[in-house]
Amino acid sequence: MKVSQLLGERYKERAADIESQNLMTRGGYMKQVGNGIYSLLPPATRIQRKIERILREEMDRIDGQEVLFPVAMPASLWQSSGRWDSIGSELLRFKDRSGADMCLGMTHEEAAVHMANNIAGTYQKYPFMIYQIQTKFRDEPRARGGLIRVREFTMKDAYSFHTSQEDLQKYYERAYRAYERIYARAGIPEVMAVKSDSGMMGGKVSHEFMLLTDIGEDTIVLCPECGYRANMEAAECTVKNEPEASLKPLQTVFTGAAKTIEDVCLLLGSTPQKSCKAVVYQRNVDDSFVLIFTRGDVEVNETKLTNYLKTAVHPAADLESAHLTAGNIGPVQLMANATVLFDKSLQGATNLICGANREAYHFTGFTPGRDLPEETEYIDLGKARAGDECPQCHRHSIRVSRGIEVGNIFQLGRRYTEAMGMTYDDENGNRVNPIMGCYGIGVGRLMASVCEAKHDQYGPIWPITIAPWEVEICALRADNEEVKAAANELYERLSAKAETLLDDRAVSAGFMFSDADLFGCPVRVVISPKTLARGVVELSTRDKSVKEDVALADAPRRVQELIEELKAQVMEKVPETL
RNA sequence: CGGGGCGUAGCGCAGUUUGGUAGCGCGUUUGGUUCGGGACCAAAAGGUCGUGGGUUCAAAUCCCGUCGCCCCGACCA
Repeated sequence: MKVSQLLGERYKERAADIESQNLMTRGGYMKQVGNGIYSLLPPATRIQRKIERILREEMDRIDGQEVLFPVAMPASLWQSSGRWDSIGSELLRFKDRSGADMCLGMTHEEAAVHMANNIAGTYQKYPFMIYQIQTKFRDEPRARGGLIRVREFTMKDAYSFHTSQEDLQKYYERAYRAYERIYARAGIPEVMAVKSDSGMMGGKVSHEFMLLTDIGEDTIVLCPECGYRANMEAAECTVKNEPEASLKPLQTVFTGAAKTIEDVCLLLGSTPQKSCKAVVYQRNVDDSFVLIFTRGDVEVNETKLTNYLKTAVHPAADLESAHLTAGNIGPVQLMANATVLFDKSLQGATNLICGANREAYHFTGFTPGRDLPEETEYIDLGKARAGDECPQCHRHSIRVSRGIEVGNIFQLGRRYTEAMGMTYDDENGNRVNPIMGCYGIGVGRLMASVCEAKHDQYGPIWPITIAPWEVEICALRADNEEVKAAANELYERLSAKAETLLDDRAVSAGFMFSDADLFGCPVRVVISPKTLARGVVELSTRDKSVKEDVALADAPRRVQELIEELKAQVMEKVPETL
């Protein structure tokens, strides 16, 4: 490809909050069409094709069979699993010309079961996995961050079917390994799997593959000592209470206008750790109240709460209708019209400050083990925090980081096959529902994540395996006949061996180099009147690890060598297939 | 869905408070001089001021509606 013919412009200045978005917009990779909707220009399309190729190879390697599900589906398919009603406005619904309800696919469990149903009626067909690479539409309430979070995107989604939990687990391990290979091959081996909450997908075991970066939307809890990793939504809160010998009596104290934990503690010379905090939510379905007591320094993890209640909640709006005194809510002498829950952080705590359920008063000396009924249940509803004890190795080494979810794998179980009546005949002639797993990777998000992880101030540094072109020739002074001829000849020779981009424009060196930085090709060849006078070209890598002069005649061979070296560097980090 | 901001040339923006003939920088085209990290000179092209209505002699500017985009929150396989 010649830059003079390439569609798309590079821009000098463009501001975006996220560096990958900034660089990919400036570099002419993509153009926004609407909120969370993008067109990809040739460079990004080439990257996308290469990522898709890696995905296909790795899915085929674990015995996947590529298929294609529809984008637009009739409501009846989604009604058959119950998700037509359980999923909110994220599912884009519309009517066809006859007035029938339709939707755009945001994930394809239903379509996968529909496809596999009746054609896998005997245990002898199992296990099998089908996958597709296709457009999804999710009507996100808020798209952001360029390709990181969009409404329409290309996704590789895979669905496996099994006759036993053991078989699913075995396959799950293989898929896990395939994912590690995919990220390593895409040039970001640092992606790590974390245990996660499975959300709307249902199922028990699931992992999210995370790229740690400050711009990530997910929060990850990890222990550098033992390797424990979990999504904040799934991470155990491990705060413990030191036993105290002397228990003080429960005592009412006047606290006046002090309402917040901080104010009350300041007033009484205590700390949040020695207090008990009330957090109030309402169930989305009927606005009924849920009251959670935690230790003052522990935050409520809403995902855990939602999972425990099996229904979504929102922070409470109007406390008075639940007979609650905002700022003075406490677990003793409580007359609330609400579900009351106690967080594990209160277990074993002693001599706490808590609300007295009266305007301007609090209690001191609250000891849950003594002052609450014996049958009180303590539930893990708290958020893990940096410095907490690791639930695995028990050192106080927990760290909290931000991350981008670049893929996930779930053990779905029978949720969909049961709901949709998919069965097979087992060895004994019994009709049973198969067990499913599902495995997703967003292609555009992966591309943007690589850019996020691999760039400098001038542009992306694409790994050789997904770079839009492997090598770019910068022909300085392309108006010079000698340069032009030499560059064209080199271009012809290189093109036979590598994906080559030739910048043949008669623009200044700075302009050309800046564009080349934005293209991010791993290998660069500079040819100019100066280099030609010495009979050489300048050869360098985008990551600056190599910079050398090579005789013009040797350039194609040396470029090819460099490309092979760069590929080998990537492949070194790729684990063996399971 | 709640709060805030913004829609003016391909891109980035000024002009709006106080109504009076549409501006700047970058980019683009042409000619010339330069040219190894976003050069310079000269000339030129390019805009229904998001959109609909209203007020007015006169609206980018004031009023009402509407659409779109961005940010914060709610939400999220």
